[in-house]
Amino acid sequence: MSNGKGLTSQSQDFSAWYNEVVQQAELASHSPVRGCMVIRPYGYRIWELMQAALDEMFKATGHQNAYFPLFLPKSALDREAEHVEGFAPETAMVTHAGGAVLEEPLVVRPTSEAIIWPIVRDWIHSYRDLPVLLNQWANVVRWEMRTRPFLRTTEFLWQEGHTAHVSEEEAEAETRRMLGVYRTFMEQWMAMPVITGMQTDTERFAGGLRTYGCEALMKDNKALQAGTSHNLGQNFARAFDVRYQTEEGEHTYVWSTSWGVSTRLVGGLIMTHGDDEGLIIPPRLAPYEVVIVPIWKDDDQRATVMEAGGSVRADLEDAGVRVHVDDREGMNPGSKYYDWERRGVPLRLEIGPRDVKADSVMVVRRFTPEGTDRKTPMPMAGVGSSLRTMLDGIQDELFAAATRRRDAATIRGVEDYGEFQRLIADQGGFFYTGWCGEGECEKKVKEDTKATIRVIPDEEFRSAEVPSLCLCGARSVCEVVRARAY
RNA sequence: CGGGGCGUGGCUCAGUCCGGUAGAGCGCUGCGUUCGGGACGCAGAGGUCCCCGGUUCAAAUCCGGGCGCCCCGACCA
Repeated sequence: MSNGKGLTSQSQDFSAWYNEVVQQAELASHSPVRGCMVIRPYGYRIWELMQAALDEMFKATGHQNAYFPLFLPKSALDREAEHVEGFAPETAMVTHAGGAVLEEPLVVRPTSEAIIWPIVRDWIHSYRDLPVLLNQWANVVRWEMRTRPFLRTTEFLWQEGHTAHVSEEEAEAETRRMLGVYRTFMEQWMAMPVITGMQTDTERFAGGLRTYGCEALMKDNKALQAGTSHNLGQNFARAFDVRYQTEEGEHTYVWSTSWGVSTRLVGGLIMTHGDDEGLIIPPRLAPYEVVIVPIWKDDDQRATVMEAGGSVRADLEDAGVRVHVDDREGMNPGSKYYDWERRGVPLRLEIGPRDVKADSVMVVRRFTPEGTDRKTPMPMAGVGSSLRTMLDGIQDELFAAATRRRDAATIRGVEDYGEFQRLIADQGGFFYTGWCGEGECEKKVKEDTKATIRVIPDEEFRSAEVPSLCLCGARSVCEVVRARAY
């Protein structure tokens, strides 16, 4: 990879392919500290576009942004027994500061429940103060054993929603509503199909009541948990004494929720759409939806071509398209083609003297499903709206292709354990099976096959007929989706 | 925390076994020729060889100690 030309193929070594794409597309690089990554401008722009879309959706559902501190007193984290137990192994702690040993160590937030609720409790007095609908964009730290760029890093960026409600029903509705927001975002912006549903007890958020999640299937047929939404019940309200006065004058605990998605989504995006040529970014999240590559031989041609490129750019910008003109000198067009293909830009426009003369541009697609032409000439007039339409089409095609791929790797109704073990080892993918409801059984299957229960699917994803038997042979109580996961 | 690998110019690495003037390719800078799918010529810049100690006339290389990172597994968004 020394010259940046080759890329390990996905079939040869998916993990190597992933690392090389991250590096070559200039999404991120390693930092001096183990497990931490530098998000480079091109990668950060993708995250910014994700943030912008999500933030708008949060605001539209009535949430307000706020910011709570990075540090929390260790004693605060300790307040909720299960919560502290769940996060203790992966917390980083500050014991020294200002040249002295601190009286009380500070925990670097692994999540912010323990700092938010002791503060927000003072904002809540009456049922009239509810619901409280907060969100914060922040970094968190979880000391993980094994890290991978975007998918699992020691420090990562995310948003965490935190809400408080008057009733369990309202909290549950909020939990489900935000799961729906995530699903919409993943499908419509990321073009990444997901299965939503409830997590089993082993995957439940430490200290929460119920956890729901969005599960996506990557191109190597491994599952990725792309977002989670937790109904926390009254556990945190009790731990942090968050109460309100009801209409009837009683004092009672609030019902709270939390929900989050992280920079992990960038990893999901890479592994949902990328191919052996590199990254493929859906238009809605592409830093550049269109890159213009001007072609010239001499200064006269350069001037002509750049002028045409400039007006095409203006036309595209007017049509609301993010566009970039690659006017780098001393690099020939072919090199630029490869460069932008590796970076996943949906459309490339080639504009040379011949095109200017013909009043047209050459449009080249990054993503070409069966039956589509890679290159097509297009009249320069009206190029803005033509390409806007084309980009919208590509967005849909990517989602359709990803959904087809996911469905092709989905197997339903397996009851025989031997067959399951064979299939999961040979091809991976999503397996809809029965489950007896026992944690011990879930654990054994994981030990045998590395496959976990990703989710108890919501009704719309369930099979017409739920298998009557669990893999262990016992009667199943529900259908679950199993997979090997990141 | 186990197992493996690695630390040498911005990047990928050779050189280490067998001590003797620090190298290659790519990238970078300048000039010129190129430019419709990964260009070429000429000139040039760029290094505490991870750190500390030891052996030696002499250490990237040998010895001792340390640190760090990556990859593969057990835990996790």
